[in-house]
Amino acid sequence: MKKKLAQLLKKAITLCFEKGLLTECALPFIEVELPRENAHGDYATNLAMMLASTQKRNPRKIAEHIIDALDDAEGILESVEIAGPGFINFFIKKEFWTTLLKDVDELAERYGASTLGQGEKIQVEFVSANPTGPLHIGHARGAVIGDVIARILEVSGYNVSREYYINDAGNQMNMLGRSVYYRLRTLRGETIEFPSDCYQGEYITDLAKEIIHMQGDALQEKSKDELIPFLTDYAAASILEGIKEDLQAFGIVFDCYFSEKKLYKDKGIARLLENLQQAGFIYKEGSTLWFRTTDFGDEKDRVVVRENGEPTYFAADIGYHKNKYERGFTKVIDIWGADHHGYIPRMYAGIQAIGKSKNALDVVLVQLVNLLRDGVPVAMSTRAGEFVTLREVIDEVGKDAARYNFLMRRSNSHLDFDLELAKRQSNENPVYYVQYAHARIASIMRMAEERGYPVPSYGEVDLGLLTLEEEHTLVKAIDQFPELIEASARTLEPHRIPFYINDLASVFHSYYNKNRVISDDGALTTARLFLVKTVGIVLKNALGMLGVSAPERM
RNA sequence: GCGCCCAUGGCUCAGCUGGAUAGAGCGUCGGACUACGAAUCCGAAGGUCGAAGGUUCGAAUCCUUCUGGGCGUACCA
Repeated sequence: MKKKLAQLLKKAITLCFEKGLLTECALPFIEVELPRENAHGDYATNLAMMLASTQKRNPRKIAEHIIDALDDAEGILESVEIAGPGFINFFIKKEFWTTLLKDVDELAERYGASTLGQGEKIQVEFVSANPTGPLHIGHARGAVIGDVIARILEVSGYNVSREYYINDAGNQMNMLGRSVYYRLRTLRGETIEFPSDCYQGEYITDLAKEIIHMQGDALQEKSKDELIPFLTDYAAASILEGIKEDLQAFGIVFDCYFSEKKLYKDKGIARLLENLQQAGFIYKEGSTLWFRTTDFGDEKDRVVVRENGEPTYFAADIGYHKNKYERGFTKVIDIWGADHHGYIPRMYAGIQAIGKSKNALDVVLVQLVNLLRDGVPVAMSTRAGEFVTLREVIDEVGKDAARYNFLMRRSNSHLDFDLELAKRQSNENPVYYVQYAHARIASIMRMAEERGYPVPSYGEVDLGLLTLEEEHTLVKAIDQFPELIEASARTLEPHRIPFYINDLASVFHSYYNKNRVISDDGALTTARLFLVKTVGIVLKNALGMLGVSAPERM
C-alpha cells in the first residue's frame, strides 16, 4: 500500500512539474509512513515539507498542488487532507482494504516474498568458528542472525549461499593437536604437567579416550612429532562434525564449508601477494611485507607476511574474499563478532585492492552476549574449558526459544541472555506469545470445521461484513508484512520481524477476546474465519523466516 | 592516548534514511473464564530520551564537547 501511494505521489509531482505549478527539481525519497494517530489518516507523507526548501514556498501550498494532481484511477482513496505544517494524510476506502487479502490467500506461503534481489548471487558467511572446540553460547547469536539474514534474502529473491570459513591453518590448530597429545599422556598415567596454554576442556579428554580406544598400543610406538599432526587432523575433523550436528539441531544448514588450508594450495596466497606487490599495494621492510591499507583509510598499514616468512591471517583473508568473488558472488555479507570491528577497514582495503568496490561487501557486527542465569552473570573461558555449549542451550531452552531470544534485539546492541528466563514457559517468554496465537488460530479452524464451516477462500466470502475497527487494524497489519520483509532485507536487520509478529499477535489476541469468530451468523462466521486464516498465514510465514516453528497445538 | 559501539519509564528493549501528543514487553496495582485455547484480554500508575551547546519550520534521531559502560588498538586468529 505504501508503494502504491508513493507511486501516486510521484506521478502527481511529475504532473505539477509539467504544468509548471512547481519548479522542477530532483525528487526527494518519497516517504509514506503510518501515522500514530488514527485522526491523521491511514497513511501520511511529509513530501510537501521536504520540497518546501527547494521550492521556497509554503509547504501547505505545495501540498495543495500535489493533491490536485493526484490521479486515483483505482479509486482507493476515501479522502486526502492537508494537516499541520504540511503533512498530506491519506484516508483509504474501507472496501478497498479487504481486497488486499486476496494476495495473502492466493500467495499463501509465498506471501511476503518478493523479487527485490532479482536472482543476484550473494553469499552470507557466518559462524566460522575455529574447530578447536564445540560451539558455545557466544557463537549462537551470530549463527542465528546469519541464518535469518540468509532466509530473509532468499525470500526476497536473492540467490543465497551460506558459508562457514574453517580457520584450520593457524597455529591454534597445532595447539589443538598438542592438547590431545598431552591429554593422551596424562590418561596413560604419566605424571606430567598438562601445559596451561593447551585447551583444558573435557571434550579434549573425550577425544583422547576415543583415540586410545581405536588405536590402542599402536600409539606408544610413535614419536611426538609423528603423532601431533595426526591428532590435530583427527581432532579437527571430529570437532567439526560435532559443530555441524549442533548447527543442524539449531536449524542451520550451510551450503559450503570452506577450508583455509585450501587457499594455500597451488601457491594461491603467494601469487596473490605477488600481484598485489606488482600493483604497488605492498612494500617490504626487512623480511616482512606490509600492505598499504592506509591508502584506503585504515589507521595504519598491516603486515601480510611475517618476519619468519609466514603469511598472516589477513593475507589469507584477502585471498579468501578474492576467491568468493571468483566464485561469482556479486555481494558478500560477513557476520562478525563485534570484537572484530577494528578489522573492518583492513578488509575493505583488501577487497578494493583486488578491484572490488566497497559495496560488494557488507559486514554485520553482532555484539557479544552476556550470559545470565536468573540474573547472575555466568563466566566463560574457552581455553579453560568453562563455557555453556550451544548444544546445552538447545537441550535446555529449546531451539525456538533460543533463536527467538537472539533475534529480538538489534544485532548492534548488547544482549543479555538469561538461561532460566528463556527456559520458562510463561508470559515472560515472548516466543510463546506468538506461537500461542498461531496455535489458537489452528484451533479455531479445527473447531469451525467440526461445526460445518470449511476453511474459506477469498472468492467465497463477503468481506464487506468485516466492519469492526479491530478488523480494519488486522488487515492493515497484514498488509504491512511484505514491506517489512523488504525493509529487513535492505537493512539486514532481522530484529524487525519479531517486533512485527508480536504486534500482529497482539492485535489478533485482542480481537479474539472481544469478538467471536464462530457464531450462528453463517456469512459473518465465514468472513471472520477467512480473516483469521490470513493472520495465521502471515504468522506462519514470519515465524518460518526466523526458523521458529509455528505449532498447530501447544 | 586514539578508534568503533552503546546510553530511551523500576528492569529488558523498539522507535521505520528528522515529523504531528516518545511506544512495547516484564515487573507493580486493579479487573475479565458455565460459548471458538486465560501461555489470553481490559484498565491504571510510571520517561526533562546520559549532560550541555548547535543546525531548522520541527531533533530520541544530524553536528560539537563532556560523562558513564563495552570492545578494539598484534609480525593472534
